[in-house]
Amino acid sequence: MRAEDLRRTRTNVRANVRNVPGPCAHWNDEDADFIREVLDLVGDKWSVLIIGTLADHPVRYSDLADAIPGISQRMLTLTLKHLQRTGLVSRTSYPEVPPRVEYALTELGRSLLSTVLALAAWSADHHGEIRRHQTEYDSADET
Amino acid sequence: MRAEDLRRTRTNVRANVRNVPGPCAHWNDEDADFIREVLDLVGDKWSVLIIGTLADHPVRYSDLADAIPGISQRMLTLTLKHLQRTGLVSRTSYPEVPPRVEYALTELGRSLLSTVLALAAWSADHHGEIRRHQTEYDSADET
DNA sequence: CGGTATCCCAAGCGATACTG
DNA sequence: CAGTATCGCTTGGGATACCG
Repeated sequence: MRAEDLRRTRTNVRANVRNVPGPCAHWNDEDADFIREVLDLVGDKWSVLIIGTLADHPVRYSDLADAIPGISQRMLTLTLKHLQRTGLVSRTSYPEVPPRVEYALTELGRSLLSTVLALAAWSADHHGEIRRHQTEYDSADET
Repeated sequence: MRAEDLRRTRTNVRANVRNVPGPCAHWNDEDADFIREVLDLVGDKWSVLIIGTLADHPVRYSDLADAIPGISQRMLTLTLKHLQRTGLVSRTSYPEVPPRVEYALTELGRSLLSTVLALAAWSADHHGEIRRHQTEYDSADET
């Protein structure tokens, strides 16, 4: 795959948010751009799972595949490349037979992990409340 | 729109992550489910922008549309409904002419906002570093 | 073992037109 | 003003087969 392809995905989406008023109280439009980039990276189907799996120690490709059931080879490779390009994950290949490749969180990746853990904590904390609201909302219009 | 439709989207995706070993060091599979639900909700194109815009005070529908340039009516309505169903946003309609509808963050929504702000801060802090990694990565294979 | 390449369906989302 | 309905493009991502 070309680097060009990797650049196209997830990046040029924000083009249409540029050069506009900027109404949010907590961040300006440029900040909004940044956070959207991070959300695009981390908000996808597999990134967080991979980051979580790499949290404590390097993991090799096939072990990642086993550790994250349901992921396809395609998405594992693709997501790893995105994370690598962003500098969150490092790739080390050992010239052995059979070949061995290990992925690990970089310092940057670890710093993001702590933020993600905060989100995970929020999720766990308020999961029950969210469920309540959902069922309430759903039952409202079926009556 | 039926509640059924709202339930289908973003929810049943996690079906294939169920009942599996659970390899992550920082959360079990159930937690992973929760965080994926939150990421599905917040990781989309407009949710964070809306939450940020509602941060300080209630905003009416048309003002939201103006404040978030580029958003379509369809996505504004749809995203608001999702946020409302989750209990992050409240909707109040005033029976006047012309009609007025105000959206506001709930207590739950405010609690999420602080977590999101942490992510925004991380994004702003490490944006430069991320850019560096990206250009480095991209220039690597064009040589 | 650690990937790539291709095919294809479904979800996400914008544009446009219409309504109470 | 505050939505809803429909259409059609574009992206995400699974399945499968193949390669160094």
